Amino acid sequence: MYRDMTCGEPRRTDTGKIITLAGWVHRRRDHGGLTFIDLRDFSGLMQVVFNVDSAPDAHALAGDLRSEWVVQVKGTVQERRAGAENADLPTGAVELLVSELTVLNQSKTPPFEIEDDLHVADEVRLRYRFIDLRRPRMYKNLKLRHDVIQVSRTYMAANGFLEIETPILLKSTPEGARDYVVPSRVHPGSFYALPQSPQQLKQILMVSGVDRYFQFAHCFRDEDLRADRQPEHTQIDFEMSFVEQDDVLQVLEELYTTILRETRPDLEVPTPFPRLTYAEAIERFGSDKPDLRFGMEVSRLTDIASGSGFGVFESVVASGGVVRAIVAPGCADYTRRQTDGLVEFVRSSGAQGLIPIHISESAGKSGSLDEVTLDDIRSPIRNHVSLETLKEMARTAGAGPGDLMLIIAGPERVVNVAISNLRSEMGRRLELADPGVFRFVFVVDFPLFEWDDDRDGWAATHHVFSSPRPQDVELLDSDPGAVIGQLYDLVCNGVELGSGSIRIIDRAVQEKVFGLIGHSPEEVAERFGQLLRAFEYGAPPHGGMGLGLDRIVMLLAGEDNIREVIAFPKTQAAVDPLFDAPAPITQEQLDELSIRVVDSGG
RNA sequence: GGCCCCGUGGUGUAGCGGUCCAACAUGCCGCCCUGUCAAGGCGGAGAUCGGCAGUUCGAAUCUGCUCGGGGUCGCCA
Repeated sequence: MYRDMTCGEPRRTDTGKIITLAGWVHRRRDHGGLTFIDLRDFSGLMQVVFNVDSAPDAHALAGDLRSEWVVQVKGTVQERRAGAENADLPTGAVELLVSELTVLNQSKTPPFEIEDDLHVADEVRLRYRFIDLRRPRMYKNLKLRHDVIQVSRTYMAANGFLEIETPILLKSTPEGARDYVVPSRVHPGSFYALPQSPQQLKQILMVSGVDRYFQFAHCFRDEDLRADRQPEHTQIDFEMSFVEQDDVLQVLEELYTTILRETRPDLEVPTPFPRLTYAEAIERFGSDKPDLRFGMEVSRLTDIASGSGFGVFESVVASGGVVRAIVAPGCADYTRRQTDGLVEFVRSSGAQGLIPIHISESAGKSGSLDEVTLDDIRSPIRNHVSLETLKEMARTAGAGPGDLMLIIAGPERVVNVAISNLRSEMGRRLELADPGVFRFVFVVDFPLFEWDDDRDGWAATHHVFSSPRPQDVELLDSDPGAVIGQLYDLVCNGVELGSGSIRIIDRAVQEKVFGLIGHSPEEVAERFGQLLRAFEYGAPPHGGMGLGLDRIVMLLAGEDNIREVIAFPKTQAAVDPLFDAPAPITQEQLDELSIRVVDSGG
């Protein structure tokens, strides 16, 4: 062993011990005859002292040390002089008086410093990820991720779930996301596809009688990246036999409360997790993943707007659009500059624009709208809409004197995206969401199908094996859009953590679903043949869930980007700057795979 | 594919038509220093301003294209 202790371990009780430590030179403070080194490893910092009087050789050598050199030091743990303790360090009561110094490895000057409060471009951090990860904050995130995995595994195993690995090299199921594909050498012209999730595999395992399966599954999707999306991510994936929706939700609630209790006991987690139907979530928050830590619910002004006299509103309503609003409490004094910023914000969310209505605080000392006059209102639509209509809008939205109404008009989907993003943004700006609370919510009763304009047909909201509610099976024939599925999402603080469903095991229902989505029997056989074949041999009722591990760790770590909790993530262009992946392969490799690369002409 | 923001010594920023062969902080190098812990003092090196093409008497600064990074809409069953 190169060491007797880690750098973060020595305490006052170790005083007098002769020990050897090893680590990285974090910082050097050279006072001439006396030199201090902060020695760092994963566990913390230890101050080591080189004194020219007590160890002249070591002291001389210490003068050569530079940041990030790897060294081994032997010496005596001693209490620091009175007044020289460092209360900021766990090891701050002691220091190591060095007798011997060994340089284990030298280091180039690092491209950036090892400190938590860092502002370095992501690309530089990723190119030098090995240095980036030396930052205590990054180590802490890696450790937290480890802890979440351990806690989850322990919980799942204790509850009868069997951890089973499934193939990474599998088959393309050309639906949903784009596949990452891998060419087969043995079968020229054929390709494996990396799984977007182990969906069919875990269902087959249920048919196999496994009863309960789980896995930390790597999932691959060749789609554009976001702050919360990487081309490969990890899911806590599970499936259970002989269960109904409530059984699955109960496991979820227990799993997440356990994770929270074990990893962040300081956080408040209201239980039981409330349930919100999809319809209610959209109506109240414009989103199926609302942050329930604050109110600011979205109201609907469509009816009032239709006869308001304001052309934009009227034409939007006439063309089937909606008008929705939120109220920013106490923001009536927002400047033009501030509201322009909000307009810009909603445009970046896809909306055409944003109509603010300021209701002066000085209006109506009673705090009601009754005494509000036109003079109290500031808005671009002030001169187009009657005072009564403006008041009616305010009343419906729940705005009063001192408040700022923010109104968005347009097609329902566009408005919902923009208004819910705006709600989140205002929540952030006004600091309405308590960061110490994790407010989980189950969003349930999703429609089974949604209309796909591109394909001009129905598409599965979740996936094709998700079951309708028993009472909605008849609607498959008469009104597919009204069919509610046994679909559920777990949402926390505005982040979608995962979704799942009870699966279809009834052959007739399954065929209707395929028919509605427009899959031909040939397509069905090609994509889902293996699962359907399995289902012919006795499939138990079952259901499950896929949960984003990266996202929950991100939330627990207090980060706002999953790259911070993934050891080696990719940039927005799906590049790994450390390995420079992806990269061309050699002609020999291409030949072996029977692949010819066509110059794209770029 | 669309939109927005960013790109200046190693790192992070300032400069936004001439006063900039570019400023500040930090890091780096050298010397001094026995109680520091973001050590301190003194001295020094280091960027032709992402790339290309334009506009202009003159471009880090304006325009176009392009490359890279970030955010987002679409997309992500």
